[in-house]
Amino acid sequence: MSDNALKLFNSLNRRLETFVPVHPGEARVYTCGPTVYNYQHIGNMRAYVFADTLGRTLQWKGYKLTHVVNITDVGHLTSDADEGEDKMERMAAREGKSAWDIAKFYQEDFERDLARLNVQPKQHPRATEYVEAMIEWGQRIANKHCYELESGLYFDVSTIDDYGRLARAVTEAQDDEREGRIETVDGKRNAADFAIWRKTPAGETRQMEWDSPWGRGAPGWHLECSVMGEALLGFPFDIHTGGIDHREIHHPNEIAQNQAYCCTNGLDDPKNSGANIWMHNNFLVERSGKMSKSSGEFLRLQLLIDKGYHSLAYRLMCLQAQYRSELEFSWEGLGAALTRLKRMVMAVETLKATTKPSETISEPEVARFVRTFQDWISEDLNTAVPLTILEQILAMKKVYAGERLQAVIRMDSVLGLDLLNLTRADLRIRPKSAAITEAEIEDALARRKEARAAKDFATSDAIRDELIAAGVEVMDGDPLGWDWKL
RNA sequence: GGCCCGAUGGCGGAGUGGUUACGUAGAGGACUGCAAAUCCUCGCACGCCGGUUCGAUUCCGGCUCGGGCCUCCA
Repeated sequence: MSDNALKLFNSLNRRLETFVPVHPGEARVYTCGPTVYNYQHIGNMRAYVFADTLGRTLQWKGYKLTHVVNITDVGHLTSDADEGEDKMERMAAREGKSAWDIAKFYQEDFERDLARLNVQPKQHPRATEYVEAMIEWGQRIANKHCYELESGLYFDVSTIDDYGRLARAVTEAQDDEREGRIETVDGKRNAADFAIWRKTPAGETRQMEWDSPWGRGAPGWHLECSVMGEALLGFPFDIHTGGIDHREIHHPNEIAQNQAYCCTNGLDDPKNSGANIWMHNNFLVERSGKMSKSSGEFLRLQLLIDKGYHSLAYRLMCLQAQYRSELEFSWEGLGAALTRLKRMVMAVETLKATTKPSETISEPEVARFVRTFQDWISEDLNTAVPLTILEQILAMKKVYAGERLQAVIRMDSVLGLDLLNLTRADLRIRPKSAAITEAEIEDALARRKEARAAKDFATSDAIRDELIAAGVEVMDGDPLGWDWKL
């Protein structure tokens, strides 16, 4: 294990904390996963790139990692906190499929995107597999912390002393004058109270519903993370991550449930939040406004690929910024990341062609780079500076090749850019809009080669102009020969 | 109304009490028939006004502007 400590920003106290594992030598991480009622947009994916980088860093530090990313295949509502249609059911109705099919389809799409971003495999428990456990959980906390209404079982947030600590929210218990904008459900004791169980309205039937002590219905969506986190990682586990929007509602509610659960069982300190460190990544933003699935068209990874951008260019784009900063998305920015990635990959290919990685790193100059890399990563996962260190390693010419390659291997194990396997050719992605085929390009290039050999530059330049017009860039001095012009 | 962020070169984005990363774009050079790709080199910025300080982009206060959350959302 490395000698320099890993410092992480804990949203609970808004401070940098030194990571100390609950179980020596182990790291257990829970990441709030997607609701699989639709495609994920690239902003969603930033959260998983971040979580993956965290996981990789923990492994680099020598911890045995257990990482859970849940799949929410039931439970979210479309509108306000306690009423309205279920997202799954609505999408099922719209697409004429069953809710179960919808969930399966979008989970698979999500996992495909994770793989494209070189996110390491993780455990993906589905909420529907834990409904029984959720009911048990509800039963344990019901007496002391919940009350039943016509619409379901609700959690009374006033039964928790420091509800909303994570969000730094002012609850109505502290401020009755608050201008609450949460839709009121008749009978709710506090505006912030949330559903543990949602009863199916009388006379209706849902595709996804279960029997419970509070009637037939479905679990509230905050419950699943508490239950799966406890079931798979045990309380307390080390780190809980999610998007920054979860810091205000979902995670405070999850924490309240955890505290209620631990308290009821007398197992642990009532202040127990379930996880020691809560981390939140900031949003990917776009000039035209926040990314939103409700806006109809939204940016997804497949669209980037269709336009000719390799998915790992997006990962690199994420890595160029600190996870707690908002990141501005633009096609220009994505293009910049792609160009950068191409140059890095070419440099690694050259290195691989000339040497094999050394077993150890002993050259002081190389070792210093690796150490500096680790120092920056250890400071709350700063990946922007480490990228530049990696590039400095690549730019060192003709010395310590084997050790530099070893350094690249180690650094990329954290960055996850797949630099050792990726080739420059892999990064040449055919845009969907391209009107010319690869065979036609090769043919044109062959004709051009002939013309050049005959010193018929008028013809060769004319062919090149045609290719440029077709969106193809000719690169004579490059082993690849040509690339798509984006 | 409440809570909370941010403001760095054309764009993106680190970081720092004193010499201001880096990427990309741009400029120059090498290479090329010419380009492109690649490599090398170089310019270009710290919102405004005060304060603290020998010295502030960095710390403090105010202002302006922008953004987020409080409602499903990574």
